[in-house]
Amino acid sequence: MTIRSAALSLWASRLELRSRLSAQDRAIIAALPGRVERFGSSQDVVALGSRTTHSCLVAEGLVARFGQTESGARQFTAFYLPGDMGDLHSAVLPRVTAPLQSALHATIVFVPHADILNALEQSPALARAFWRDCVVDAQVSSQWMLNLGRRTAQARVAHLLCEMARRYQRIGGSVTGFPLDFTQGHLADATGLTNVHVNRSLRTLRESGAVEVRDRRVSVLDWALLAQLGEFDEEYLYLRPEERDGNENPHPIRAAVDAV
Amino acid sequence: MTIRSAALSLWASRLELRSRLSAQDRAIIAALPGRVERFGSSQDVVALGSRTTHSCLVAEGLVARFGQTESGARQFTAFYLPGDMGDLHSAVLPRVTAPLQSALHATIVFVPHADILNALEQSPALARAFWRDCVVDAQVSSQWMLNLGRRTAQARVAHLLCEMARRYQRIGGSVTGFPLDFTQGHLADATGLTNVHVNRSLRTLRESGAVEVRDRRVSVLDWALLAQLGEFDEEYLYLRPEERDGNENPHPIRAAVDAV
DNA sequence: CGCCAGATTGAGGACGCTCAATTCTGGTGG
DNA sequence: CCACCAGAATTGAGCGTCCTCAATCTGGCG
Repeated sequence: MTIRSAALSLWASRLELRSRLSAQDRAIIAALPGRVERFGSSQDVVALGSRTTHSCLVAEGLVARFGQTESGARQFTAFYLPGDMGDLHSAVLPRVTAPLQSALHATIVFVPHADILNALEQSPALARAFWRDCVVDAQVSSQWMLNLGRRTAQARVAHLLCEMARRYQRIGGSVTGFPLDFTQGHLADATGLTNVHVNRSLRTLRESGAVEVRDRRVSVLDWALLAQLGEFDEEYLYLRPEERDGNENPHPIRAAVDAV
Repeated sequence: MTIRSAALSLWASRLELRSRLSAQDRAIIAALPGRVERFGSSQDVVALGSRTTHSCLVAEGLVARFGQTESGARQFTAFYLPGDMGDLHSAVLPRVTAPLQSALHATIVFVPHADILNALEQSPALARAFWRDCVVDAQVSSQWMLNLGRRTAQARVAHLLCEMARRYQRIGGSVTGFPLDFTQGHLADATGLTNVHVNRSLRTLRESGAVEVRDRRVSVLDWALLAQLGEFDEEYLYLRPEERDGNENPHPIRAAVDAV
């Protein structure tokens, strides 16, 4: 199993959380070509201002999207784990408004837009699945905004850790322990805090017995407590496959009411 | 011209900023059915937890998407002006993760998902345009996150005002003066501040001679200054139609380099 | 005229920031 | 094996932005 096919397979499983794919759809995805590239610490994966011709699928490590103020302060706007297609949207809107950077290390599969566009022309179901994939990312963004604008430092950190826990769980991790391939500084840039204050928030969380972060790993000691401190409700992550067909089968009562 | 067709026309012109539409595509959009409904102050347009069967197109007024903490604090995550389809994405992902509410007043055209889905099945170009529309909203979200996480109160307010100015300009407003159909409290919930502090930030902005907000209207006195104070770079809004075909015509040099 | 929502202003407090020093860790070369 | 180093984590002290609470003012409306 090559790195490329492993990453594509992870991504396909992500798509299948929200869309039913035929065997042929899966075959199309598995056949997507891609150039593999490795990145070290804080390297540009997709630079600002460029116009891309490839979308980047994370195979290993962690990639972050970010924006920067004029004074240089950085704000992460999304994290991409293995199996996430960081800028699938660039296939339809190739101008780069927000750059992508590796955290500590990452392996990326660059998939040509031409092949992605070709895939969605072959299969309307895939086109739908791709769109949905972008929509889910947007809903995650909404939660991040709530986090940034209206939660205390401790809650922000706790919420982000909960999100990462669930997302790592999907790709084979455990909720009680998962890798955290970035520094407290990265955590700060994701939560709109400073590294110093993230450190203090983590200490508070540790002392409350909810979670422990050491050696690039997160150990969740009390999931219920952590989720409560972070006000975490995972609905927005759409990780429950049983609901993926809601669209094709609207709620009968609701539909009846609407028909009036 | 009915309210419905006026709103659909505004929306079509928004789509055409980023996608080339055929006469037939435009006809499909113009023919979309929709139930018109009026909303007063702070009313639910789309409630949390529901499963929608319609997407809502703003015809008049202002609609906001938001999230809430357990303590009840509210954070707006997007504003929708006339001509914006607030939850186009719900056509492919109908579960409501973040509710929509009118600000002071709004008129909405509810377009059935069935008709939207039918439209995109008839025209791949429309499918592409719809997807792009969602992607642009996501890029706006990125900027809001940067605003929330890393800018001072004054800059946050200035940035938001700049964004609103440009977006109103697109639909027939003037950059130097446009309506602001919401209170300082709404502005606070969009910038992650309190109404008190928004008031003070607005005062500072007024005293600096950049902008004045009175009687539900914004008067921009010095656009360059306001844009500078808000670190506003409008690239992310994708308001320049001349770039809409970038995807079909990738930059030749870049493409050549990539082919290696 | 009273009422109400919103805007405005004041005073005090707290959360998170800045600056800076120290410790810890893993990796590297002598 | 140890010294050394850079990056990261940790802790302390002081400060500032923004919040909280509260009062006053304004304009629209019944």
